[in-house]
Formats: sequence, structure tokens, C-alpha cells
Amino acid sequence: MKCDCDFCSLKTIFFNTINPNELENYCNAKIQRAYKAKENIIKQNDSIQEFIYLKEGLVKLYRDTPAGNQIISIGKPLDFVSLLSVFADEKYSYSVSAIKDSVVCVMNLNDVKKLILENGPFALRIITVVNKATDRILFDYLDISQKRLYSRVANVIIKFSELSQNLSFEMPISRKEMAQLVGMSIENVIRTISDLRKDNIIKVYGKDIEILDFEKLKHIRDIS
Amino acid sequence: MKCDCDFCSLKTIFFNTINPNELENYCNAKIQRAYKAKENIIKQNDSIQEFIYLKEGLVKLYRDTPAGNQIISIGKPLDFVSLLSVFADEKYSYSVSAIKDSVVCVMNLNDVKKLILENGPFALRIITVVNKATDRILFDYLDISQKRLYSRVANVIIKFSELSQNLSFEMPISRKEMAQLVGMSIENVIRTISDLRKDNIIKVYGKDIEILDFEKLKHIRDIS
DNA sequence: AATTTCTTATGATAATTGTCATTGATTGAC
DNA sequence: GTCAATCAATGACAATTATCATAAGAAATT
Repeated sequence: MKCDCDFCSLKTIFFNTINPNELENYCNAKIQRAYKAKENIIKQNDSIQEFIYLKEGLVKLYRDTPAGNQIISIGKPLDFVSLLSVFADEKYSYSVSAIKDSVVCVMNLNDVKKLILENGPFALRIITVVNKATDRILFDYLDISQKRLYSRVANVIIKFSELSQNLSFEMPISRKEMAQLVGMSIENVIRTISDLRKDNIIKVYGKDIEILDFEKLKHIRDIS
Repeated sequence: MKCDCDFCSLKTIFFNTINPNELENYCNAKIQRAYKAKENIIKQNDSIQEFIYLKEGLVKLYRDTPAGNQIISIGKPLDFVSLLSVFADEKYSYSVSAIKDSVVCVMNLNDVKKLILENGPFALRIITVVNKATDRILFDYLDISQKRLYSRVANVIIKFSELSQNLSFEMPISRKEMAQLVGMSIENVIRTISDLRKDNIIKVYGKDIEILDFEKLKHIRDIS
């Protein structure tokens, strides 16, 4: 039976860092779990026992704060779900839930740690990948924190358009979640979307969005 | 001659992960560099060749952005300076400069990578430490992004008070840098400091600050 | 099918923050 | 020591964003 890690991120990490026989072992040790949209994958304060990455679907990483939910990042296939804190902390400091129906691959965290201890190339590879992912989240956040409402909303629209690889796409998150992602109030996010529509930069039917003037939208994202 | 890593962060990482003889080798391979306040340690876009941590002094990590400098983090003794991107990128995406006179310890990055490849316990240790530090920066940022002007300024004052371990201390950074650190305009940061002074919560003589009502200051930091 | 709840939407208004202008103090360069 | 540049401070005003109120439509529940 062929190991189905072939199309997973894990394979990319393992690639050339572990011999095929061993790979088979670790690969078989992993578990897959499926989640329906809106289901919870990780809950804030859960103890960290597993190393999880997303095989299919779309997830959100978010924190429960006094000011409401704060979305830290959107996880795409091949992204790590247990990204931050995995090796740093005892407990998750954020929650993860499925935006679309999703399938995750799960490895026992101790197995991963054992691999790091025993397999140098793997260790170097995983530190690189985890570092890169965390960096991207941090620098994205630093970027938008300097931007204003319009720019932030334009940014989100472009990101999801790129994700779907289409100028016409269905926004997978609600307006409220868009607001939690850009760190602005729902009302102002909705108002911005309406304004972009009135200026014929985008077309909007509920969650269906079509970018009519990509250049102008990019311009709005980049200035201010 | 005794290796003077004894009081360095490196020692903590190496501790129990590498045998004393080898430690001596790596320790001797490292270089120390001294910087005067305001001198540049790392410049944005420099190629990443070294692994650097702070032995003495105080530094700031910051980005040069169209909207001006953005301070990402304040580095204290035993903190890593080449923290973000070290294993992830080719170039630094941020600059580091000395706030106070500082001494850094420098190891060749390839030596560190070699250690990761050859020494499992070291690899696991470094992945944990780097991860934890990056996490702290990200979550601090997520926290303040939900706070308002007053709360952010109170937060900075408390942080530097804690750093000096004294309610009366000298603010090591300028008002402008405080503004760049909290992500608000200089004028509003100054106004907030003035208001805190008028309310008898702090005493201010230029950079000398004394916290008069710590509880009230903490309260301001925590709400809103 | 009816009811409740959530989402999207918009206007009015208030709160928050930024910008511009000005001034005195401090610092750095020469 | 003098001059220029930067820093700290404050007021006036403008821009930006949040909050509250309201309402129609969609989705979930009964």
C-alpha cells in the first residue's frame, strides 16, 4: 500500500531527509481527520500534543480576546495548522476552525520531536519551514497595521482572489470575519465594500465577488 | 583560558546538548562586537550570514516602511538579535540598531546550521527558543493592535519600568521611537504622556519617568 | 410555515487618532 | 561658543474609525 503522504506537505519536509523505509513508518503513524465547515479543530488553551497540517480545505487561526475574535491567519492546504507555539508552548494560545470542509493530517508531536533529535536534515528543514511561516504571519501583520481601512479591505479581497486564482470568486468568510481579519469594525468593512462596488472596482452579490478593476484595487491596497 | 560564553544565552542553549570540549570549540569560534548607542548592527536587506545574540545593552529591531520606521521589538540581553527570518530567508527584512551601548556575540550561521544537522538535542533546543521568541513578538503585536492610544502608551511605560526593575527609570528611547513602537503619532504619544502626568499617574522630567500610581497605570493598560 | 437569529446594509453621530502649525528646549556639528 | 537640526510640547483642526440605531434579507430552528 502506497503511503498517501505523497501529496502532503510532510512529504516535502521529509524529502531527501529520511530514507524511504523510515518515511513509510512515520507516514503510517499519522492520522487523518476530516472536519465540516465551522467545526473546531483546535481550541485555545488545549494542550499541544500533536503536529497538525492542512491537507485539504481552508481554516482560520484566531484568538478569543476581550474585544472579540481576532483572526491571526488563514490556513491554506499544505500550511501548518499547529504553527505557532508548537515547540514553544504547552498550550495553544489560539483556536483553529474550518472555514471550508477540511482534512488535516496529524502526527504525534513526540514523534516529530524524536525525528528532530535523530535526523539532522529533517531538523534543519522543519526549523526553516516553521520559521518562514511564522515570519510571513508577523510581517503581514506589520504591513496591514500601517494601512488604513480601504487598503486593508482591498488587501483581503485580492488575497482571496489570488487564492481562488480567479478575479471572480466566492468569498469564503463572512463580513464579520473579514472585519476580524483586518482589525476594523464590521460596519466600516461593509461600507468599504459598498464603496468599492459603487466605484465599479468590484461587483458584489452577497459572497460572490468579481474584481472589475484589478489595477485600481491594487493601487488602493498599496497606498495609504 | 575560560570560555566567556558562560554568561551568554548560547551557553543556555548548549547546556547539556553538547559536550564541554566541543562547546569550547564553538565558543571560541564566535566573535564579539561592541556598538555605541545609535550604531547600526544589522541593516535591512543585508544578507544573513551570521547568528547574532545580545550580550549586553539594548537594541531595537525595526523596519523601514513608506510610513516611516516601524519598531518591531526591543531586544534585551540574552535575546536573539537575528531572530526572525534567520533560518527562513536570505536577507534581513528588518534593521537592528543599538539603543544603549551594546555587545553582541556572533556565530557563523553555517556553524549553527552544522550544529543543528549534527546535534539533535541542540536542534530541538534552538527550534524551541527561536520559536518562543518569535511567538512573543507576534502575540505582543496582536495584543497592542487591539488596544487604544492610552493603553499602548501605558504598556510601553510599564515594560521599560519592568526592564529597569524600578518604578523610577530613564526611558531609553525617544518619544518618536515610543511612537514608532506603539504605532501611533508622536504628537498623540506626547499628549498621552502629558495627560498621565497631569493626572498624577506618572512624573516626567524629560526621559526620567517615575510611576506614581502603578495600579492605575496597569488599569489603563488593561482596559480599552 | 412561522419564528427566531444572524448577516448585510446604511445613516447619523461620537470617539479616536492624525496632521499642521508654532514654540521652546536640547543636542550635535563645526 | 554658535548655528543648525532634532526633540518635546501644545493647540487647532481635519481625517479616520467606531458605535448606535434601524431595517431588510438570509439562514437556522422549531
